[in-house]
Amino acid sequence: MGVTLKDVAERAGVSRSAVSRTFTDGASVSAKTRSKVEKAASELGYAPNALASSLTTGRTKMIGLIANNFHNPLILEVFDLFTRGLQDRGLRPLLVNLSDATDPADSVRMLRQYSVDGVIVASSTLPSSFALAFKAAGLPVVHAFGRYATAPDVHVVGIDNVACGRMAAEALVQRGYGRVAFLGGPRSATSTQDRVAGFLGALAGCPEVHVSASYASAYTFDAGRTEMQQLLQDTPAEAYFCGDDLLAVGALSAIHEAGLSVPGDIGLIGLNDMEMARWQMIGLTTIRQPVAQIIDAAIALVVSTIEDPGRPPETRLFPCRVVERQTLRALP
Amino acid sequence: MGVTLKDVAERAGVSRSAVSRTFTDGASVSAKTRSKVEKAASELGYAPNALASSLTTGRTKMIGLIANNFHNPLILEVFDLFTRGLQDRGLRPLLVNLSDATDPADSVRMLRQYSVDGVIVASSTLPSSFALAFKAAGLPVVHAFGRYATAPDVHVVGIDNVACGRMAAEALVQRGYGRVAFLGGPRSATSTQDRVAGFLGALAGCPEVHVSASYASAYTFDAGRTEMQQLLQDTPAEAYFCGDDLLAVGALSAIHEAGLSVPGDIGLIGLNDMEMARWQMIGLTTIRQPVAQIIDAAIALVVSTIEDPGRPPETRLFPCRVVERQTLRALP
DNA sequence: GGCCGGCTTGAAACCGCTTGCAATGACGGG
DNA sequence: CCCGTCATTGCAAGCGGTTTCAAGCCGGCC
Repeated sequence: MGVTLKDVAERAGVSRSAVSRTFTDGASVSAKTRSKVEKAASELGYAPNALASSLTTGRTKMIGLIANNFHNPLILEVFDLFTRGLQDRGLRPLLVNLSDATDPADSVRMLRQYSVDGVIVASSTLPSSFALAFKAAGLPVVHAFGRYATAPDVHVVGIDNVACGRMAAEALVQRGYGRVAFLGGPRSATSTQDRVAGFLGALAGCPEVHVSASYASAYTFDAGRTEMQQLLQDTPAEAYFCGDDLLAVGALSAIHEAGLSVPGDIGLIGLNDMEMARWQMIGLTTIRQPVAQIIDAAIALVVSTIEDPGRPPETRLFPCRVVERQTLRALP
Repeated sequence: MGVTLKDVAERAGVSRSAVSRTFTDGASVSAKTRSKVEKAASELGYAPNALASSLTTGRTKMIGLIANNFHNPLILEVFDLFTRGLQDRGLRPLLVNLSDATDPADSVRMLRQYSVDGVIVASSTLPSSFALAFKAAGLPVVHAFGRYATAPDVHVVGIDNVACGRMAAEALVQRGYGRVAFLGGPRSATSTQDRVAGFLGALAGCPEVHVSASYASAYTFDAGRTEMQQLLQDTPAEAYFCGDDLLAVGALSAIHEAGLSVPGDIGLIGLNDMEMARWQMIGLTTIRQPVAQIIDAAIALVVSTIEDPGRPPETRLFPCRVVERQTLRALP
């Protein structure tokens, strides 16, 4: 069940080198040998062993794809785009799930053992130290959805979370909300930190707006719901900027359950524009991340870093925009 | 940037074989050499090249994971469980996205080139010919969420879709619905065919119940919504069994938009119990697939088939159950 | 006709690791 | 004290490819 180079060579009556050459482009083979080899190969159903060739070429064409929250619907889009994008370039994704807090060092070792050509970390909650560990191991790495840095240590592709916070603040102010709040994910996530910073920063110039902040324990529906239930015990704000659509939907649920209406009693704006946000019974006003662009850039960046390992770390940020639906009151 | 067996051997002052043996368990090495080798290895930061060893052992410990609908939230659960399950057994998933109808032969070739040890096809919409192609290529393969067969050609793990159709029918009859209908996914999917067969079959014995069927163009929110909008033009049934939760949510949306209520005017029961089904603003009554069990069994099956390639094809089905929420009227 | 240069080709070394085999050495029993 | 046994070890031959190198071949030119 394994037809090899040698088999093809024998059947075609040529040397193994000849066969190898007809399958590596840019190598010098005469049309005649090539056709002999191709005939033999197709008769035998030969396909070169990619792993064996990786031994000498040093390229496996495999890219490690690392994610840690498999429960956020956004990751669906991410996986779809990543796998397709990689496949289009003849690369294969080796998937790593960091859900259960495994030791980062383990995954680094594992990916080195499998000699992936590069690594893409797709997470807005992992610290940058994580991507750095790959870089330290000599692997080209891109942190997608990572934190912006003026002097980055590794490639970062994503959005400007501070600007998103500002954008949310503006959206709320423009609609005349006077008491607003941030409802974020875990404080430890850089995305949370940046979003709240942008949000508060933008509102620092509006003394007439009252602002507060609280944090859910995770980027999940339940956490968002629980947190909003808490908030409803007290005097809630007029509108909330939720650090993630899942949180927003959880909050929405809590508000409905409390017999209040959105946006009548409370306004809500999320972040991500996950697929479900447009479902009519949700109709979440949110800030859209340009996922496709981010992923495309991440792949492009990892590929060019594989080709030129010396390439200095780079940050690529893509603009977000507010998607207006039905959880904020209309603009005046 | 690649420390090899040889480097470790030299530093430890032993032969390459000795080093190799200390890293393969079950090999005979004295405690003394072992410790020398381990010391040298850790000093050098050595990790054996899994791909190189696969050349001689014939095992890569990589499993191909094939999916074709990256937009159904259920796949999130599937990916999470699969990656974790594989990681727990020291295996790695090589992900293949079949979204864009690529030639099956291509993926077979690709997975053979990468010498995966086995393949898991996770899809309820792919024809079984697909899994068969892998088998024909000599690869151990399990079709998860595939169609039940008494004399299967490949391993199948999943649910009894016919029984699910029956279960849905019973749920509707028990609640006294007199005009019911099936709202399925694409006719070409075996899962659709089986579900409708079970549904209609169960109702064949109830002449007092009026039953009909229609099919959405895909397993998506939009398709479900569009199909329900069509149905609402005419006289809709009292309750629908939707072949997938996504369809059900789309239908739910269409019904709301038409100013009707669920379950007041129309009842809805879905299938899958995707994560969003329990969101309060959806509250979908549905039939739950035991995804975790299915995936666990799929992994177990592929692993044992790798160990014993002669193992005859097997079918493992797991029972589903109705999850009662708020889209069907209460039991009398 | 002879010579030069370029395109093809095969032999052989190597990529990093495993493993069969034979040699070595330690150890216990007779 | 000698010998057989057995665990340990190193050598060397692969695993399935790629690639360097030198040799072979061809046509074209003088």
